[in-house]
Amino acid sequence: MGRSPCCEKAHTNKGAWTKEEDQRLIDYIRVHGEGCWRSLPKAAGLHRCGKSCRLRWINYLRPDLKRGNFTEEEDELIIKLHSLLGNKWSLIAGRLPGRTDNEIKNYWNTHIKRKLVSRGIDPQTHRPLNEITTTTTTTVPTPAATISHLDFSSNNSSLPSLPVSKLNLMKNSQTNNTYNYNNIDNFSTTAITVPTLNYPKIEPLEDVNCTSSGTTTEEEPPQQQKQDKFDESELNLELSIGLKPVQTESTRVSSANTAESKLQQVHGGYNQLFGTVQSAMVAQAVCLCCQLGYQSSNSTELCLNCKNSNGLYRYYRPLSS
DNA sequence: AATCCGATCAACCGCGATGAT
DNA sequence: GATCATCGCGGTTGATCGGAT
Repeated sequence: MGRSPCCEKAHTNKGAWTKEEDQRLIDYIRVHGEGCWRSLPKAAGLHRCGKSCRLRWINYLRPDLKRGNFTEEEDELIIKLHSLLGNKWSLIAGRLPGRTDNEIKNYWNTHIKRKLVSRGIDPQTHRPLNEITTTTTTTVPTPAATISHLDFSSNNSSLPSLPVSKLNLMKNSQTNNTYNYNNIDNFSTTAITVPTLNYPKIEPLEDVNCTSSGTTTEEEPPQQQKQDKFDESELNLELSIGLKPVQTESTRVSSANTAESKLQQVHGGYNQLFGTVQSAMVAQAVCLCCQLGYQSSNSTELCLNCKNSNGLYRYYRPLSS
């Protein structure tokens, strides 16, 4: 027997959402926050299944969505992230604030694929189209710089030290060691600078394949392959993020076996080697909904609206040093 | 004006992961 | 440990639109 349906199909609307439905969903989430998608439709008076509500909110109604065309910088970032992560659209979206996985996926299939093909590049392997792909090897991206945590413990903040994986850190395209994050005080991007680190050579792991297809040329010397990946990884890496120093059982379990966790496994060693970079980057995660008055603030907890769907915090306030 | 066709993107579907019991 | 409910992800579908014929 197959899986039971996620909701009762008979009395649910399907297809395009009406303005009235949108407004009901927005109003409900403003008051109650995200979550409990199963029960939300009934509570909000919507004849939709919870999945449909979640999708509509995440992909279309969320207030922080960036509408409009993708910029050239976003294009290039998507291409680089895809070369590292493959079709992990939610992970890619996590690195493009205001963009959704669905949007990026559609954009990839309709624009970027063609763009790469016109450049003579295979969109799946990110290698020249005329290359012969015969063997499967392992490639490991290398971080340009590794930062494991932002430390909020100073300044008496009750928020924990956040792993960089929780931040929407964007590497500044102009410099090698500057990262940006969303600053709630002025809705701008705040830059932080980290020391440039030199890494020892990294050996490929037998069981970690971080490429989408894993195919490379037979002729290419292994050392050359590694060098190529070093070059690619000028793109930062929040991908290089380490785990929190004190890990809970649940986070240990939930992070297992994902593409990001594989990257973490690879780069966690670097974090241990170089420790944390704290003094230059002290910021506090803040709740935008509380700031805007959508939600009452009664604790240091961030409301669900102010976390990305992938759990990343969206907004930060720099703490005075 | 009618039809065709490709491009776009919102929405759906199935499935794996995860958490609760 | 088994089962069930729920969530989130990635692939796919289908409605819509604009340009070409």
